[in-house]
Amino acid sequence: MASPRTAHPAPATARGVRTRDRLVAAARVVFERVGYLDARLVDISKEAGLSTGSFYTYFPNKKEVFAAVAEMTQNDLLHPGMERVADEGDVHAVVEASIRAYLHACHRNARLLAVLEQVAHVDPDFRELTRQRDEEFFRRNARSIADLQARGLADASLDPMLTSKALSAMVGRVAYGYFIGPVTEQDSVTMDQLAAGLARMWTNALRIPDRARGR
Amino acid sequence: MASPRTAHPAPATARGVRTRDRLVAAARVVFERVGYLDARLVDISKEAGLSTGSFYTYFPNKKEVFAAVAEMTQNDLLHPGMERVADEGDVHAVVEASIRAYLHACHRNARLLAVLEQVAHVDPDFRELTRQRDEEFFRRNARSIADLQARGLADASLDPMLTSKALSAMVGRVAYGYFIGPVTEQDSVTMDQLAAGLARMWTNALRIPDRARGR
Amino acid sequence: MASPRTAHPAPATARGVRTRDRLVAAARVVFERVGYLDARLVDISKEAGLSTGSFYTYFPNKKEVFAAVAEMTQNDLLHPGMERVADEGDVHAVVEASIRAYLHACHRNARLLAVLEQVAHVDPDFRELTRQRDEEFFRRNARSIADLQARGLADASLDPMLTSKALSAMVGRVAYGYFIGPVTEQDSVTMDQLAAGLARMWTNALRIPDRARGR
Amino acid sequence: MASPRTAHPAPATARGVRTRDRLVAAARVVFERVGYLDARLVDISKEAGLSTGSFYTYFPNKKEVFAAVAEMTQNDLLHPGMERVADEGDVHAVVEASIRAYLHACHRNARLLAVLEQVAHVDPDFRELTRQRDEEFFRRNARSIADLQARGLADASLDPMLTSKALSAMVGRVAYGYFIGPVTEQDSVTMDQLAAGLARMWTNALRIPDRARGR
DNA sequence: AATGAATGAGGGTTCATTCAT
DNA sequence: GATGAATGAACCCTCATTCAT
Repeated sequence: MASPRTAHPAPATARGVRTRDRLVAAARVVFERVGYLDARLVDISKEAGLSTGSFYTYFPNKKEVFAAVAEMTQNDLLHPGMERVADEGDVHAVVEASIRAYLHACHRNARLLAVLEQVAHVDPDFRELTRQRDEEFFRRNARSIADLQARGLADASLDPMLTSKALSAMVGRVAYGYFIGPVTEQDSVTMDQLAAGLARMWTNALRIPDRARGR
Repeated sequence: MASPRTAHPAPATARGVRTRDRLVAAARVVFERVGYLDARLVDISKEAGLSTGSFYTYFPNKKEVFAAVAEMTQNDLLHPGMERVADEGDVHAVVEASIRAYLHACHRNARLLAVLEQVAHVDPDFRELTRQRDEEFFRRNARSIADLQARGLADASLDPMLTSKALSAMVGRVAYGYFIGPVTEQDSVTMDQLAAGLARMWTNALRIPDRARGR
Repeated sequence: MASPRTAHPAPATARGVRTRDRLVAAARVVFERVGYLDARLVDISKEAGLSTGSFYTYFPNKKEVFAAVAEMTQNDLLHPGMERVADEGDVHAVVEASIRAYLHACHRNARLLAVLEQVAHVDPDFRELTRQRDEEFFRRNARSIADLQARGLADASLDPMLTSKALSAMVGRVAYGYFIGPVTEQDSVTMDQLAAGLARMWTNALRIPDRARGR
Repeated sequence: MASPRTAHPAPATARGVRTRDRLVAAARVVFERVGYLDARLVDISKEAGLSTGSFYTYFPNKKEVFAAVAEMTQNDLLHPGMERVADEGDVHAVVEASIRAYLHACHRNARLLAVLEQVAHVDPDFRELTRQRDEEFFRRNARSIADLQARGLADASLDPMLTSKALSAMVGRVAYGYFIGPVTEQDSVTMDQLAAGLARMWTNALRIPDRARGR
């Protein structure tokens, strides 16, 4: 990007830091309320109890505040804080637990994820950002698939990376449909049932043998 | 929608029909070039070799032209024209063929599908439109899954609708990633390899027995 | 006015005359429906069952059709067709009868009069037109006031022209308020009561003696 | 009215107040010069020495500035500041004085009143506004007529409200004709002569006896 | 640091009028 | 004569960004 007319260094004073935080919080509120495109800087500033001009003390433009807001969410998604699983050897249980953790993270960040999705379809830079997040998931899951194959627990004929992409996408999209898309039947299925169903498809797809499924 | 000040009847003359077609074609070109949001009506008119005002003879606004453009694509996706399969009893072959057909349709409409996705994330009406298209896929696939279960060929413990959603989403997203997302590795895998991989995961997930897989 | 690019002679054929009449009638309908400013030539043409272009065969622009429509009304107002009065010597009765006739004419043309008023406040040429109509009333009434003064029946200290203007305006405005302005109490008073009241004020103002009032 | 996307609060700073005032003044100038319909917001802004956008800092649209401008005038008309009358018991003198005051107010605001009239014939909301002003006059005068009747000084057979409407309209219209309509003979009669004539007709119409006329 | 007024480019839309068929 | 498509000037309004205080 071109060098900005005004630099935007981290705030020097403690008060400055607090003000900046207020702006980020306000931005999140506004973005969740009206989406990225319809969010006006005036609204964000007002929500933060600041004037228009002050916004520019902390951020050069809308994009940058959004980046700040988005980062919070990205982290929560990538490290959702999974519960412990009793038997580490029970592949199915592990898969289900991590899917469940992911679903919960989506649920927590539903509104903002919707906005992120919008932004990704509007601004190439953010498209790249989400792509990287996805990539991270793909790599991670590909690694564990390859691992299972190595241990003779998964269909060796599957390409790990393609499989990872497909299954990750599957979980991601279903989650999106349930928590973020238009509210429809989402209540007819509990999050646990969802996790169970997805986990079963995941392990089926990999042809995980029943003996490694805690049966 | 409120009734517009100016009606927009179908063109009365052959010339009118031609012009309208030119406009739709021009719109498609512009949308594919710069996306929905950045497309200006002036650009579309100019691309069609018309003046600004002429646009309004045929469409009340950007949304409506886009709807006209989108419809063409939607139809192609829903009825991609699948090749014949030698053995109708070979479930895997059937699945693979229809996935391949879908992938080809995506490939044909790649640029526009990307725009559709953008629009769906920006305008609720189009969100609804894409939702309906997805729904159609879900229903269709759920029916065939239930059918396979009834014939004892698919894991009976799977919920047909959830499974359909998950697998449809899987195929849809992977296709999107390959043809529409940022151009990356998409050439390292051929469309046929992709179809093969996805089909395998699909049948694996349903636990289709090998005897119904033409092996 | 500048010489028009296309002349607009009276239609040559009988069919032409009929078409022109249809246009005028349609214009009246549209003007009464939406007023002058909001009337679009397309609407008028359509209402007449013609195409936009055809309009210009008969009128050079909106103003001219309106002039044609307005003329009809102007005549009705100026020559409302008054009933016979039993005793020509009863000044009050004569005044009341002509006021009543005027009120009826207003009532008949209410919608269009409202539009005329609008137009008079928007286009100087039509302002002049209404002014001339008013002037005609003023002169006419001034003459009859002067006549009454000459016969010793009216307050001789009144200036005939000023008095005429004032009283004519009085009747005109009250009529406007009752028939054309926003519909309010207009039903609580019958047109005859209105005529009676106005006539009384008119003769009072002129100090017509009771002996010339049929008492 | 629907809540606007942008609020328009009273200016927060002294400078803001000054600018707003400048804008109102400029609007008045432009409205008086070209009328309501032909006034373009750009003109108003430019007249105020501001850019287009600045207009919207203070008003959401043309209508609202006009409302601001109109209010000033309305007040002046309703409270024209009447001179003292020597003998309060001299009904004629009182009537004449208040008519004179009204005429002066009209004279002061002539150009703008013409525009107000135009606007009232174009926008229902302003029609209502002027209607309310008229109503106020009607009520006020009706009260004083009823009062005179109660004191045996006015023709008891007259309906106070109808009479008030008629006489108020008479004065209003004559004033309009002299100061606001097309400039014609308005100089041949002085404002005082006009007031005298109208007052005489007013008291004549009510049949105020000579003894209550200071004779 | 904060404020809020000022800027102005940019896009959508309307509709009287013209013109080729 | 009739048709209806084509034109394009004209105006409104938004809002990210700058700037004087």
